[in-house]
Amino acid sequence: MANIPLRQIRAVIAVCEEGSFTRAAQRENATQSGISQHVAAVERTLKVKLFERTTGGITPTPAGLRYYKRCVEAVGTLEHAAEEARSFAGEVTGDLRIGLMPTFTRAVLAPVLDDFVPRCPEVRLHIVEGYSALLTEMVLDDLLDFAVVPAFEGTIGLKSRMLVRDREMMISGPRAGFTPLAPLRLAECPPLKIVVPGPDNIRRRNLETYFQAHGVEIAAMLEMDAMIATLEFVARSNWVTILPSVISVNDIGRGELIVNPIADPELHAEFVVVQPTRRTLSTQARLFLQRFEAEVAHIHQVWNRAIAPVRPGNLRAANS
Amino acid sequence: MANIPLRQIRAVIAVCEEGSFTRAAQRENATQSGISQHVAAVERTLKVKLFERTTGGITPTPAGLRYYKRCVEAVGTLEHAAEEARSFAGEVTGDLRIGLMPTFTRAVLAPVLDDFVPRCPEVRLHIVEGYSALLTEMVLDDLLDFAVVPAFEGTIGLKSRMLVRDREMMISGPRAGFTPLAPLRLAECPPLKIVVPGPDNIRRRNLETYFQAHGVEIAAMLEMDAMIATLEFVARSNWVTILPSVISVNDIGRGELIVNPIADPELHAEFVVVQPTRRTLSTQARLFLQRFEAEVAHIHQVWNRAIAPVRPGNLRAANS
DNA sequence: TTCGGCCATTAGATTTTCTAATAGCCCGGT
DNA sequence: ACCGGGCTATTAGAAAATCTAATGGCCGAA
Repeated sequence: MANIPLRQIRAVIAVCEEGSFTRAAQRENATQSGISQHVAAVERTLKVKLFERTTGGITPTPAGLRYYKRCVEAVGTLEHAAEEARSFAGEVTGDLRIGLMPTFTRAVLAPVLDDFVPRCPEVRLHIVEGYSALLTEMVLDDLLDFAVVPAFEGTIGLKSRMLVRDREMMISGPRAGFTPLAPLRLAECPPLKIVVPGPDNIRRRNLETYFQAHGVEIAAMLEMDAMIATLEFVARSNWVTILPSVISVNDIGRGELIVNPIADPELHAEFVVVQPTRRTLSTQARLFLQRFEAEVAHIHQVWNRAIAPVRPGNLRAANS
Repeated sequence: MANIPLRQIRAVIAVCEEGSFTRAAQRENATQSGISQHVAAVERTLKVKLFERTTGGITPTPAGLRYYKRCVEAVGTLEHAAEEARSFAGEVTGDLRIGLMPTFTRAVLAPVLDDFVPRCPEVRLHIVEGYSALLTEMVLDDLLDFAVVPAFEGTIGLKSRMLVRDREMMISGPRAGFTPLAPLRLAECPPLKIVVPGPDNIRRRNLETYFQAHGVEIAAMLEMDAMIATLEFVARSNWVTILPSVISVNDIGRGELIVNPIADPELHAEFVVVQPTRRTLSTQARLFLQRFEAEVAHIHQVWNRAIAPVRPGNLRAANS
């Protein structure tokens, strides 16, 4: 039975994920020749070729890919073992580096922290606000333990799981003329002047798909990846924007911004937790996400109470 | 994130399973002080106490037990990773050390080998025939990859899974006077002179429980843990014995031994695969067991065809 | 009180791991 | 055709880690 040191296994994982011995060496704070020797040792022990060497780097063989996946699983189990041992020993300590989009920092984060911080006083929180592309890159570079970003098709080196499915709302100011809280059928609205996220934002693609598929007329479009500025601008103009419900729960019933659920059909945004493949979520991360999901569920309940039920035939453009 | 070498993890597993640094050292071909240092290093890295030290050895803490279980899981995954990599690379090689009771070597093993050996020519088979206590001990001592033994309540250091559930048959010679293949209600038989296994055999306990619970009269009892001798003796006397159906499939329709299914109620024996906790079954082991289960199922089909169906009211002691 | 059996610690030998240096190969650009 | 860049493979030697031998301390049994 092969007895391969974890150091060698980590080298194999790094090579698989980086696609090159040289880049794996950089990531592992080792030298290219050290990594080469580790991988060669594993291949010698297993008597299996894990990588095809090419001039541009390496390509994992089918056996190599299978080995990589099992190794990642095992390393994850060991990290989980360490976290559990600490948790079982009665303490949750360490760093927690979280990436959140403005979607969540505006109305979800504060109540979550109100609860989390007293429960885990030994945890050192580091929260980065940013957009999904930046946050995803930081997770890949191991600068964040995890981030919550719009669901996407995944990438090697990252794993993700569904966290939030949220209803999209239209946000506007008084000058746009909409009735607060009334569900809106966008296709029946007059041509919209709308602020949307930049082209790198996955939600942008989803919004454009929805507009196209449901005959939503757009009079003008403005790209803005600045949440505060977007809301300020919308409040004082006849432009509108579309944002997830969790961001705008605090605007219900307050005059400056008008919030309308999008209906017939509804539009949803899905968000996932992404983390490096080679990591397992720490105890503190799992506790935080547990509380996060609970807060989102609470916000959904608030919205469900606030929105008037819509019956068939009763729906109309709210400002006709 | 803790980066604990596998060598240290193996030390923790060994200590947990042996209950002592000294015995763990013997098992790992190391010194007691080496093991002590490995465990201390893990505890230092995790900042968690895994073992309480006593003068009689060690006791795992709750955290230690959790850590142990996760580590065993991870090591199993790594072993599985190695096996899968080899399998994926197109070869199944290595040793396969199997423990089987006479229950299985007599009629199950040969057809299984007929199929397995040509399929896995690079596998070096080592088959040990023995009784369950010996085989279980050999598995614990890592002298066998696995054994198939009667189901029992388990022991630390071993894991097991159900493999075979088999109907028990009464075996006798012509002088006992039973009608071949007729289902028997033992309570209605004249007092039996019966050969049973020794007291360490789990099947012995099950048989005695059955006799007691169903009013089976025993005229005389003889202990014998020698399969060939038991069958020879039964064939030439009016004594009977009780054996699983898989052992006696080749006696159907052959004059020397008479086989009767036990009925109303039926009596079954259950057998499990046992293996060391710290091991995962190799690819060749899983292939072998796959074929083994298929052969047992085939034997059950042969028996189902051979036994006349019994309707209510039709059952009687076969030699009345 | 003595002895045996256990774990903890230290010192030094041995082994493993790592880096530096270099070679070889392939590919793209000039 | 030549050269430079980028990659992996290999070797040699330095550095670090691991291991054992020896010894001490503790506890319980005789």
